[in-house]
Amino acid sequence: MKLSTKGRYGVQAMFELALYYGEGPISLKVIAENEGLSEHYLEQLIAVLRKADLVKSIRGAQGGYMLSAPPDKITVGDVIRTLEGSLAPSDCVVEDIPFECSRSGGCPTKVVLEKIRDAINKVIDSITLQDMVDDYKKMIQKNSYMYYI
Amino acid sequence: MKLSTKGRYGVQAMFELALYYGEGPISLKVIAENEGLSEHYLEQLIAVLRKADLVKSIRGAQGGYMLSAPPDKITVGDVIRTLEGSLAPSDCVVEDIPFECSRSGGCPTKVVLEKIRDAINKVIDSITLQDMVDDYKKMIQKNSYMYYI
DNA sequence: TAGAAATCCGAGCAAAATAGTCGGCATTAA
DNA sequence: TTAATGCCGACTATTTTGCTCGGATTTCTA
Repeated sequence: MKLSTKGRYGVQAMFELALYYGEGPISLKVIAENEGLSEHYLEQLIAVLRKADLVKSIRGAQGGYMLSAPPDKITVGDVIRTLEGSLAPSDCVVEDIPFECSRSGGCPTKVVLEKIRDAINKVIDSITLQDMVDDYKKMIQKNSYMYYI
Repeated sequence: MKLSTKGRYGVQAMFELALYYGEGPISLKVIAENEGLSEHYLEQLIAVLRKADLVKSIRGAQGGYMLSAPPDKITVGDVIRTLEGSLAPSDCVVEDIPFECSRSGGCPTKVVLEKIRDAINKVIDSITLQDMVDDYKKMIQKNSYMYYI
């Protein structure tokens, strides 16, 4: 039940964009360096986010990426689902288009899986990028006496 | 973020054992048939559950498996974690022994991952096999007018 | 106008995980 | 004694993951 790196790196990258929201485009190079990720790999992920209209790009020198909406309008769920698809723990409980197993109607395991799915969705849909930025800034202040990477 | 079949089949098998708890050993063949699973594959999974002392086995003809504790003492979390390991969505937030990434202290993504982890754990640790059995029996009654597989 | 800095695009690929299958031995009830 | 059943280890095909690589295109800036 691990999130793949797609989802995790995607959230990390979107957090960076949220941090610099309103300050013009940020290049992939900067994002990758700040978060310690492969630039080439991030490229693939951000292409998906761009097609889903979560980020905008500006080509050419001094170009880069920016959020296409304010950080408080984009949730972690938007990002993760765009990159990983539904977070349903099984195909039989994917929202709207569940793959029907033979005993779909009366399967007690399905009930369990639905509860897991709903719990995950509730969490990721309730956290916005702005929440992450706020948390981060609060933490930096709190720990300003120590050396932070 | 899918549960592998290990976890799902494991829960299905344990549900079967819960359904027949107190009625002597149930053979893998029966479990596999009832749930529509491969008997050989289930064998591997139940071996893990046996080593974790969640089920007991009786060898030889008329042998089989049974829960080693009453269904209300075994949670879905016990079963899934035994078969899949921690349900933390990333290695950096595995309970007790997280794999430390470079920015572990101040990583805002980690906070998100911890919340997902906790939400999942809360759900699976709150559902016992007895709960599944109760749900199932209630549902059968409710739908007794229709033909159920 | 040249060149550097970016994004964009598609192909390829090694390693790991997944989801099993298969064959045979050991045990025990009938 | 035989059939039913659990126990065990090896093997494997397929899919997913997590990238890398090369090059084309766009655009800012000097």
